[in-house]
Amino acid sequence: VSEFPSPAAIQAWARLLRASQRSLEIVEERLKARNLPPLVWYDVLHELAQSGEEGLRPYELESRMLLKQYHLSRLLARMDRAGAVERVRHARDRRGQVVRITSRGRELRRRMWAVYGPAIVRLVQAPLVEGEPEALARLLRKLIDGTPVARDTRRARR
Amino acid sequence: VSEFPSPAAIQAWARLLRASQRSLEIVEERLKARNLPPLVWYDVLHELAQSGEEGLRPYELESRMLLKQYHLSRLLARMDRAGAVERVRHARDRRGQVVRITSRGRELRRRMWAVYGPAIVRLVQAPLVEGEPEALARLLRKLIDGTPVARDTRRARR
DNA sequence: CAAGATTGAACGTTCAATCTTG
DNA sequence: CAAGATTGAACGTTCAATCTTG
Repeated sequence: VSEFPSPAAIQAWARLLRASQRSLEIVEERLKARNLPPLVWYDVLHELAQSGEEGLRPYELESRMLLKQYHLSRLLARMDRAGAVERVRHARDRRGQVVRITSRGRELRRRMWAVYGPAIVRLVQAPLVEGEPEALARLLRKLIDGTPVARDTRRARR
Repeated sequence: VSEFPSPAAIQAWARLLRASQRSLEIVEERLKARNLPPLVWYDVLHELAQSGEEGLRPYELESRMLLKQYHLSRLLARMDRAGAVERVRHARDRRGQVVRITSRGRELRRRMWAVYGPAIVRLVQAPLVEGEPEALARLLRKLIDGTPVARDTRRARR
């Protein structure tokens, strides 16, 4: 196997980037058109809604969503300001906090899904025929699994 | 068909986003580790290298790369400052300009490919077996083709 | 010191306004 | 006015430093 990719691999790569870039743009555009916040808010609200009353620690959200600590810190600050989440000091580990979805956050998530859901239908479901969503998911899974998690580069920078 | 997506469509969507997000992160990280610029520079340099001596108009780059006018304007300013491209007023249409790759830009592109190429091998080629890159490309093409170009929203904003 | 989290400053992106020429 | 392109200001992201508690 060469160090450089085959034409087929390059084509699959180019289309992976193009398909996700275009799809994301369309979803973000539709959310914005209804004065709704960016997609990343949906993911946070979704995780928090799943976690129920206990909420999640920021570092748990980080690992589930593959976000950087500082990124999430600022994102949660914005969501807090908007009343979509609430943050309380953790009772035992006082370095940390617990993040919970608010009722306003649940409502926001509902309104976002009303835009997001139909967009997924149009972008993924409609262009494919029976069995193809499963086939696509299976191939993408190989890429995800075949790709070790990005190594922590902090050590290298120091 | 429901207005809301099937579980299989949601799973394919989630993995599409995750696979591209993770892959992009890894590529950007590797470029940065060698003090090379972001991936978007590679795409610009690639298009310009293809276009040869004539170069390209910024609006041609825009449509090929699906970038916004203002985004490209600032990107080209940075690339110009780095000596990777040169911009000259268009001879006939004096509103516009022509962008060309420089020899420094060609050299930069070569060094980027030395990182980018092997990353594509690892991220796309290595995890798949014979025939699968083609199958993946075929499915992704359906998504791209099934997704009309993002409409121009300028009218709606005015 | 490590883990959990935040923050100032630098940088990149986006919006809306603006500029120049056709 | 339209097309091609840029830009000030607002906003979001990133790096590196910092803060607090275990």
